[in-house]
Amino acid sequence: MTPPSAYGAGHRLARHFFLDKDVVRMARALLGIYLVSEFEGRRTAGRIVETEAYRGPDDKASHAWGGRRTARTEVMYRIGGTAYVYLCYGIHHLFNVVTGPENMPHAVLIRALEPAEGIEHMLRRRGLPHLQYRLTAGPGTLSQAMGIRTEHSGIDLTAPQSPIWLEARQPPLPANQIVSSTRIGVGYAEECAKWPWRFYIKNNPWVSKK
DNA sequence: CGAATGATCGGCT
DNA sequence: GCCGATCATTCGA
Repeated sequence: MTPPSAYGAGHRLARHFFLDKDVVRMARALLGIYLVSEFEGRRTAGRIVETEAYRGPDDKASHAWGGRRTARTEVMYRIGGTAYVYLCYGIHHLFNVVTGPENMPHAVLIRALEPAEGIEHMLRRRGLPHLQYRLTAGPGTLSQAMGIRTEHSGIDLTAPQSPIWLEARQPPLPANQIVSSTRIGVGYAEECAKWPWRFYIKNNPWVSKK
């Protein structure tokens, strides 16, 4: 896994981090990781505190359920470390990290961040006057705060020039700091709706819902 | 080509 | 707690 030398700000997570075939384990591993963006010199960063796993072909809640391949979902079949961003309810740009080897359409939805850098840029993008949980607690709000849009779908998060990337600034979280629950907003997915594939950091106030 | 549908959010009752 | 916003995507005719 990630060697100790990879910890610290300024070190982009490399390809091998994203290749675990178990997307549920990846959703846990992404907790505590920092999501960073830089557009036109404006850097923003936040610590991932909430995620959800979407497991390709056998998960009815996944856009790749049944092995569906469409123009939109094609990037889900790329190698782990690719960004998958799609528009939800015509308004919200939801950011996912594609995980696993090529042709395995697994993705982890990033649902909430604890703001860390560039909070003034985040506030401006969100149209908020001061720091509050509404800034980045929720998948649509965090994408807006970070400047992430559907046009970024398909970018390689591990590329040296990518405007969006991930950093491990601290060791992995101990298991007793992670809480799991059912995923949000997937009631239509029948039996898959019961799978406890939402994960969040225990007692963290930036988590989107109770 | 038309119609239905969201992996949500924020304002209002 | 309820509900409307708003549009790319998908599927069926």
